[in-house]
Amino acid sequence: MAGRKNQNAELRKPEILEGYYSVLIEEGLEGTSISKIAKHLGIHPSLILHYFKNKDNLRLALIELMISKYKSKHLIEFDHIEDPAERFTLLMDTIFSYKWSRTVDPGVHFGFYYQSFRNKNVSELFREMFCWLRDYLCQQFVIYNREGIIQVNDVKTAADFIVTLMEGLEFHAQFLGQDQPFDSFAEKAKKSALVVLKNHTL
Amino acid sequence: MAGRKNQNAELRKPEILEGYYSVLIEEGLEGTSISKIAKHLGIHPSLILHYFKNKDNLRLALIELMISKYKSKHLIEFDHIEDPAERFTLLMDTIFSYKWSRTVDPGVHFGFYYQSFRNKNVSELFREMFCWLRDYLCQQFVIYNREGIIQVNDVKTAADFIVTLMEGLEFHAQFLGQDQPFDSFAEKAKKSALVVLKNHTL
DNA sequence: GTAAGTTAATTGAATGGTCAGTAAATATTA
DNA sequence: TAATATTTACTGACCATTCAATTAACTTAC
Repeated sequence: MAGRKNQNAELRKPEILEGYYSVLIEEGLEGTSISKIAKHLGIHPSLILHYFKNKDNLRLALIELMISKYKSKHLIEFDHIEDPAERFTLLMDTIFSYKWSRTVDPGVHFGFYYQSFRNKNVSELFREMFCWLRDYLCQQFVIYNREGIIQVNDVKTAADFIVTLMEGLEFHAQFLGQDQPFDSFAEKAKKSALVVLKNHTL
Repeated sequence: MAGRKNQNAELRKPEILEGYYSVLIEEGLEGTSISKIAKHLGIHPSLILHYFKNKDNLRLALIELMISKYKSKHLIEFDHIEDPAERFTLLMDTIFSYKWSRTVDPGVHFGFYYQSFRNKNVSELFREMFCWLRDYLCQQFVIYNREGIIQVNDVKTAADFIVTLMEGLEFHAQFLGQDQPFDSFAEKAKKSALVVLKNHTL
């Protein structure tokens, strides 16, 4: 080993999570081990366990990091847009955009999705994330409803519908989106969503 | 070992796949090994490799079996319904039903979804399955359009939209459907889909 | 119709590899 | 000196896969 760094926890932990994320993208869930992450980072495997105690903690830490990125990356922009109509348009444009769908590497995203079926902690984190997004939309939809920008009877169901469609888009991109770019179909899905939101359908 | 069965490939292979499926449900993708499947079936691990050569073949065989179940289980019913309007209603009811969503154990379903990101063969099988469903819907939508049951401009996009929404429902059930039964939200999603299909939206 | 020959089903035992995790030793910093 | 960072060396478990041996069932010939 060239040089020993002797950093502290504050610096090492995120560095390890970054490495974990990279290896995850390259090797997938099953191909990722503590040894491989260590090799990727040029450190000893035991050091990872020193900081995260076990693999499950490591995984949860990464998921928490991903979710915080997911939360912060896009939505902050919306708060300082005064005009509700303008904010609504941007919100919908964002949610149905390619950039939004790639906030986290889709392979990694799906991998953790899958693990949520067997790992209660993972499942809870994802549930919180989706509820957070749903509730944000809810709260916004109340405003848009009041302003006459949309017409929905049940804001919670409407928000659920948008999230559902948004997640379905990931599937579409993976399996049915071969012959057209993501944005092309996403735009049509968005238009359909708008029809539903403006029709007292939900 | 109690009794040796001495069956032949015709009987053994599906038996092994059934065992594989069971272990997969109980233990998940990462917890499933050839040894465990063998133990579950009361046979020797080598026998599994004798029939399927390696683990990847085993996996592909199971996926193919699942897909054929998926294809055959529901859609056959539709063909002998003469009245298009009646067939359309039943088709939509089926696609947005709990029963349909549970054709395959959702944990296993998601697991293979995930693997499609890294395994070209898996990805191709899933793509074929979704395209098959999409194309079936396409072909039906042409008829319904002609009969005035729906009003869509682009049947392919409309079919894509329905599949997208259908897949999104799986997510919803997993993460946002805690406080209501599947059918409750699925019904609302279906109503929204109907609005889109009857509005020249797509 | 029974013995020999052939094939397929099944097991046994072993291989090399990787895995997560532990406990203790060494190095660095403050 | 005390605390933290990092490495070393090791464990036991499990993994997919291989190869050779064994057993049962079927085929053919006499």
